[in-house]
Amino acid sequence: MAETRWLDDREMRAWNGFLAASALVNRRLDQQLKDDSGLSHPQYEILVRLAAAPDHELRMTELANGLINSKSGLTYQVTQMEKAGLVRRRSCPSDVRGVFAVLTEAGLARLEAAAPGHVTTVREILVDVLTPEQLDALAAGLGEVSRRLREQGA
Amino acid sequence: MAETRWLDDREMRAWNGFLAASALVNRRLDQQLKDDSGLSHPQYEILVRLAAAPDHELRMTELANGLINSKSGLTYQVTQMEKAGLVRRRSCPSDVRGVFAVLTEAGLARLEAAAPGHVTTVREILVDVLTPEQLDALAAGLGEVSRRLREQGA
DNA sequence: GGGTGTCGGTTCGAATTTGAACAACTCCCC
DNA sequence: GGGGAGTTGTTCAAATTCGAACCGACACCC
Repeated sequence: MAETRWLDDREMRAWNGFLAASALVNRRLDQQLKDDSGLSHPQYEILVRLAAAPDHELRMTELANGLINSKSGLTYQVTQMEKAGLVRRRSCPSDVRGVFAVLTEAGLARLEAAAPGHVTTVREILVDVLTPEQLDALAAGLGEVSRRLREQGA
Repeated sequence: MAETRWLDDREMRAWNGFLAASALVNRRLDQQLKDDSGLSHPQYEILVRLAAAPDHELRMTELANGLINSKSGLTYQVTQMEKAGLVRRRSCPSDVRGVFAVLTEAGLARLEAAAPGHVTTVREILVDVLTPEQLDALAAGLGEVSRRLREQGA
């Protein structure tokens, strides 16, 4: 096949920065959430997406597609959160197979309690560290990256 | 306490883009590596770092600090890779407690076989998707983010 | 020398994640 | 109606992850 096009210096720095930041940010976030609110990062994401959804409910599949988990991983997390009373399952009337995950009062309360600390951390470790130009470059560049991966992966 | 400074639109887009890209890129990478070379992403990272080190060996602690794993996670991975013959342990002469992980011939060969496919994927999903300006913004911005997390975490 | 504190790595158990296999169901086209 | 074919969500076993506890050295200080 064609010669491999190795990464030059600039590309290498960007790639390494991305990889390192990705790992470190995720770790830090997980820790802050767990310490302050007893939620894992995946669980927090689920709460956010449910809270943003109409009627505070989403189909399992939609929730899984968001990202993060495989289907089975989602099943597991929702089960955990159901035990904790943050979420409730409701079967879909029009399709017997379908299952909605519904945010409970307690779930919403838990999210609202966790959000301020979470946002503060996000600013601290990433948003407030970047210049406005860098923020825009991230939004545009990584947005495009995600878009491609999403449709390609489908 | 002070009011929470929520994220505005621009900040939100950057943050979401980062989170999504982080998750999707990692997933994709892991999959490509596993399919093409039977290596997990953590294992690949370990090989890369050992190959770059003088004498192809590093102390366990240094390897763990790089990033990625907790100490125990590293122990696990090195054990796996040792079974697979990619790496070998050598105890440190000057400090009985210390352990070096040493890259083997087979390990190096495995890395060299995996590298081209890996780099190609990295280009495909990230590097070649970004403009040169975005690459520089990523390198600078996320580099700074990582640096802070590293020293702060220490 | 004899504490005392810290370091480097491993071990342990518990939690989480994944992919593959599965069962139940919907859809579509004949 | 009657098959496939594709979906949906769960279950299962296996792999991986983490943190806390641990053990054996080092280091230092008196």
